Amino acid sequence: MRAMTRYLITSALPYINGVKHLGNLAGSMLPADVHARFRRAQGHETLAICATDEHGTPAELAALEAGQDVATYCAEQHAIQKGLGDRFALDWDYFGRSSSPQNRELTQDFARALWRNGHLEVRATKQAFSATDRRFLPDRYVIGTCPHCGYDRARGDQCENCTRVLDPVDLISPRSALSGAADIEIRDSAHLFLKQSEFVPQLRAWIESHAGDWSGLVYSIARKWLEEGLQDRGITRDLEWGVPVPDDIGDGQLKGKVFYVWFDAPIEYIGATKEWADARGIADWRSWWYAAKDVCYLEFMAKDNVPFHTVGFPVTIMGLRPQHDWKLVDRIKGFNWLTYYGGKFSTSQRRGVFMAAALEILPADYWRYYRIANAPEGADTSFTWEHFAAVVNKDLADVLGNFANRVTKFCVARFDGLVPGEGAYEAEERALIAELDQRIAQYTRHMEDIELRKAMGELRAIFVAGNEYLTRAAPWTHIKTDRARAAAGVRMGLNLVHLFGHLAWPVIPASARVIHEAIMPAPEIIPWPDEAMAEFLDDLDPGQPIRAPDVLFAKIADEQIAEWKARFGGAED
RNA sequence: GGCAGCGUAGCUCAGUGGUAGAGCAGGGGAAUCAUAAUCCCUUGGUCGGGGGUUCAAAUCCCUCCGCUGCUACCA
Repeated sequence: MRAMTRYLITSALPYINGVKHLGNLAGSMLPADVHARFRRAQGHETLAICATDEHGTPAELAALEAGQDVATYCAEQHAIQKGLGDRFALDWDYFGRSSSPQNRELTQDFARALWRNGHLEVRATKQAFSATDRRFLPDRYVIGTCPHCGYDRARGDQCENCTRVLDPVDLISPRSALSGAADIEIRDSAHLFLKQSEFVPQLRAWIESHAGDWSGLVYSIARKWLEEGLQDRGITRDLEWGVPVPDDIGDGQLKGKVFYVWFDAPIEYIGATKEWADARGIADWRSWWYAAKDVCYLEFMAKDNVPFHTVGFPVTIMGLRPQHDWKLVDRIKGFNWLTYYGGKFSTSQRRGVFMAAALEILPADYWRYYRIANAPEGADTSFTWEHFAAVVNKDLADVLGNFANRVTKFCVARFDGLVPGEGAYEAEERALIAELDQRIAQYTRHMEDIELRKAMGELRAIFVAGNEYLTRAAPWTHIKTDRARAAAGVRMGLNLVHLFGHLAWPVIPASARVIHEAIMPAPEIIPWPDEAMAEFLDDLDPGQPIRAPDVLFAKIADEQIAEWKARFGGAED
């Protein structure tokens, strides 16, 4: 067998501070899972990695609010997010933690190597310190009066009123956003900077080499950062919770500081791979990342993460060369925002639908299909209950579910639930086979290209082709006069149900399994059909028993929509 | 302010130079196996406004308007 490409797939790390909403799911975790399942179904060796991003100020504050120490808080939240991922059938090979010992070691090693290569520099900075809160405050946690427009609740990084970029030092009467205390001191603090500016030429060459294979969104964001002049970035912070800066970097000036979350979080993609290997006793994890010429590495993320994955992390990797050959990303799939009735999903305001609540309402596959079929690929996309219900009812319940139902029930009623062997495929069947060969090739291409909306459009068209065929074949009519002809139609119908189970598996794995098992037991990974349809659709053995599954997708009623809108808030704005 | 994305049928969106498209919703019909589910036909748009280039513009250029986001210490 020829050496196949291996697929390394990462999704942007969900932050630790609470249950994620549908936007987080739609923008990275879910599409990554669908693609990983697709590649596995094709028989490719695939490694899907995700983790919780646990460091940074918001984690410390969330723990404080929860009355827990930050380690306990993170451990708890990690378990919650892992559980929700499992229930959404996000089948990562490993769901790690950026606070793991593996990531700590890698992050420190990477930093040491960057330091040795002269890409890091210690610089004196001024940081806001709140005596009352007894901690350094990130810029945005210092609020005060904007020196430009006089807005009295301007944040230290930017004034929301006049949109000017600020420095906490600029604020008039600064105070802590946490306690409101005005005892803010500006203290000197040495920090480590990554000299990104030195990497502009090679970064530009690398980014431009991907002009053809990154989406316009990702490419233009990456270019923008280059064009605006890449600045060196501080990669350490004055916090308790994080990866400590090793003593051998910076001559002891960085004692007690930790790395900035955006330095260690991407490294956790590698760290989680090591966690996976350690947990499973796998020896060669490095071959996925190091000198990995046979690996195609894909990253999934929403647009806010793009700069860190097209600039920050690549500079880190480049800075380790030539001594080390860690893998740079090959392909980045970026998504726009999912909005809730046109407004922002908001964790703090509890606006929108969150993963745990979504599962209380409906099974994961409903959400998975809807979110992939309406992925925010080209533009921000609005979630509405009305649209969700319309799509689920039509595509899943009517077009797919009802098809499986009508075929299997008719077989049970008229052919004793056994695949009928009489009759032969004729012109009608040959036309269907030709159409499906084409459509499946197209569907496969869209999945390979990660054009999710187009892929789902094609998948739906395949389901529709089944319904169209059945109408033309009309076994319920022929059964009265020509049993053999009816039998051929039912046999084709059952083969189509079997096919649909295969094609739908990456998107709606649980339902696809039920569909598949109506016809025959399903393997763990339901393989992508790679044979010609003439063979695949003539595969079932005559006489083989099938069964009619229960209703696959219950329809969403208007009363439910009303109830959910009331519960979650809806079109009030 | 700067930058980016978006603006196409009632809704959600394809379409990046060659006679405006899909799905849903709406209208008409067929069928009765099925979750009243399916299938066929069909109504519907001065492609955000204005100007320009071109034999030809939704598509390229200029300008204006609107929405959303980013702007490097939230992640």
